[in-house]
Amino acid sequence: MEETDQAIVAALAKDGRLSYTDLAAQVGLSVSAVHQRVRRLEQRGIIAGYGARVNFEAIGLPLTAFVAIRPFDPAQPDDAPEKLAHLPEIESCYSVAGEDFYILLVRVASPSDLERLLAEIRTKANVTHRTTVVLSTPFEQRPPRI
Amino acid sequence: MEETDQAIVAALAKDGRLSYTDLAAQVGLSVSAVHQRVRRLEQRGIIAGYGARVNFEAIGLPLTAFVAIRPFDPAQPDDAPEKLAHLPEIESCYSVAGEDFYILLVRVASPSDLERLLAEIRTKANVTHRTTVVLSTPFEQRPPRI
DNA sequence: GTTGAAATCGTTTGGAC
DNA sequence: GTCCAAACGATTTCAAC
Repeated sequence: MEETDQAIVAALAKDGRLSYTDLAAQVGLSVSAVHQRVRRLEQRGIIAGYGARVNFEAIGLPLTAFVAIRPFDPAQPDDAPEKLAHLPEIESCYSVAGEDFYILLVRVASPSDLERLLAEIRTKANVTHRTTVVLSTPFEQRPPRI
Repeated sequence: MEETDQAIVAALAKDGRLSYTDLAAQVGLSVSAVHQRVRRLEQRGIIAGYGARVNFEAIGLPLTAFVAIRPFDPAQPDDAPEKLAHLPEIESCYSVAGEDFYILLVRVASPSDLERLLAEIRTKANVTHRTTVVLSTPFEQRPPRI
């Protein structure tokens, strides 16, 4: 990727609501030039979208956990992501190397909600799990240094 | 939090570049009313900011890993987050319950960059680590169901 | 691929309910 | 707290380089 595009992506990763006017000033281009470049970055999927960074405690989801899962029966097909995608509590799903097959990042309102969610994950995806509760988040989702 | 505010946060988590005009239509309010509410949500820290969702492979950071760390000497002060915050490869830092003290989510360009980063984490924070490489990401950073 | 200008549209403010 | 309306600023398009 080109240097100018890198600067654009970095700036929008840090502040997704930057106006094209401000963005143009930051990268030293005209407004229409940055606008065109951003559109291309979006079309090529380099910028996949935009989102508000929300305070999960404030919106009633104060409990975050990592859930490492592996198939109960390793002989069966490994389609956990499709089977779990409909659960909105699962924010992210990573396929990983190692003993576990997937690591899930989940957000729930309470320990009992976590308990219910884990039961659903177990039965829906036919897996065993090892869950690590997050106590606090010193920092999260920092923009990448490109 | 109120129902209308929940709808606003949910909409902006899904699409952080929604115009106030579209947002007002979605939640059934006037433009100035949603505008005022969004400003208050930002001031109260419920909306902490906005960011572009970037394709890390496309921007030259195709390797993601979880790094679980624990102090080499449990008697020493536990200030890993401050000591690691300056490393831009570390996207997120979670304090967790269990054997490990922190779980880090890191993004690097290559295995050798990961090797260098792990060495830095070890020496800077005086910790041992257990690293889990991400093979693929079925889904990530989905907006929360509020 | 970049520019500048023009038309359109959204944002933002202030006052009234 | 919500709404309307007016002034302002940004977005988007287009022709030209």
